[in-house]
Amino acid sequence: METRTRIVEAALETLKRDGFAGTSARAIAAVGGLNQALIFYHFGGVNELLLAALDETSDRRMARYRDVVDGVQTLPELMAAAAAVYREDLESGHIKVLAEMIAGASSAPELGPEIVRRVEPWIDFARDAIARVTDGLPITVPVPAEDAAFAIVALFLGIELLTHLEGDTSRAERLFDLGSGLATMVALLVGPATGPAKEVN
Amino acid sequence: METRTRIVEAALETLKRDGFAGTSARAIAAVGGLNQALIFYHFGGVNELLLAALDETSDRRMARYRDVVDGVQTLPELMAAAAAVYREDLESGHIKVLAEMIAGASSAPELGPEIVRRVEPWIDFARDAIARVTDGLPITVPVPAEDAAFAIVALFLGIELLTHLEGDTSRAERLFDLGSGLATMVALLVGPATGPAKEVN
DNA sequence: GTCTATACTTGGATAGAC
DNA sequence: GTCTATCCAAGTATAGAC
Repeated sequence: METRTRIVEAALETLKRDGFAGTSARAIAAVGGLNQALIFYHFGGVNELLLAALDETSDRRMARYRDVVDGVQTLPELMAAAAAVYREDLESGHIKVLAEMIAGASSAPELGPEIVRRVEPWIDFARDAIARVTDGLPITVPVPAEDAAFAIVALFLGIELLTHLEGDTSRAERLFDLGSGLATMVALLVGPATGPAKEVN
Repeated sequence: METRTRIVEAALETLKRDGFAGTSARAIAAVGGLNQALIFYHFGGVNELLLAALDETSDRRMARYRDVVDGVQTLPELMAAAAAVYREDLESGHIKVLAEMIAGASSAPELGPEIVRRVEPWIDFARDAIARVTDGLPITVPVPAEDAAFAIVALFLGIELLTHLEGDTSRAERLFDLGSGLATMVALLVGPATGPAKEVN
């Protein structure tokens, strides 16, 4: 395994375990069994490494989200897909890393714009997915996809913060079950023809 | 102004501006124009001070939320009230402080349980407010107040993270306008008699 | 209760040997 | 490209004068 990769993996691991405030060059090196000087040789500094790590997890998860979500055409399917991938995220720690980086940006303002650039694709992705399934509905949804997408990303970040704080995923799980149930309900009410309610009709 | 109070205010100010990672004893002292040693004399350590600061902002905001929300009986009123107080929060920075403390807890595990104890009252408060207005509706809402409350608190935290990151409150504003509109719609649809739709009926 | 001084630790960063 | 050694800045914490 290449050194650059090992450093990035160690950085991700440290961000997940110790948060932004606990992710020092020395801590990362210890986690990865690496020499601390390598971080500066390969990345120039800790913040640059953290951005590279964010890129890595973001790309990885985005590919996975596309796999799961791109085929989806109905609201209940989208909810089910979102719940499934988010469960993976809680384990993979991707959103934890994102949340820590966003919170940490306050102490290193130069990170702000860089992180913004890495968050926007996620809001765009959510917007497109939402637009796709709501376009399929026989009614006009009174929530612009753009706003719904912002809310969903915010909600995911907040759930991650609370779930990790409480060390308990049960509330998040219940929320996703609830969402799936609601989406199915909505689909049944407004447009059985395009939803999974096809069997019912 | 008493020293303890000045230290707490400086700690809040620093948390808002520089985040958890940037909130050192020295930084707090500089912000408050205080001697750094006073923090240890009065609070024993930085983390203890931060918890005291969280108590302070939490108590202050909780009193305000109670003022605004306790009289509310309908869903649209609750949405309007929530939007109004949350706008204050974005300015007062209360939720910013909370989000930073939660994110920072990963680097100081002993903070975790203490912060949990300070977050729970907010979920309970939201649950009670939601339960009150949904009990007034003529239909049974398919979302347990407990789950809705968890989602709302998570959403607030996430919106704060994104809003502060982007340095732009417009998306949050639009979301609250949207929420108010939706709540009014729901009230009109399911139960004009108990909502502000009284005039319409 | 407050300030100065200081001890000690941790973190970012680099020079230079290998 | 990697490791050792090291410098310097920043952080926590305390002792002791005032």
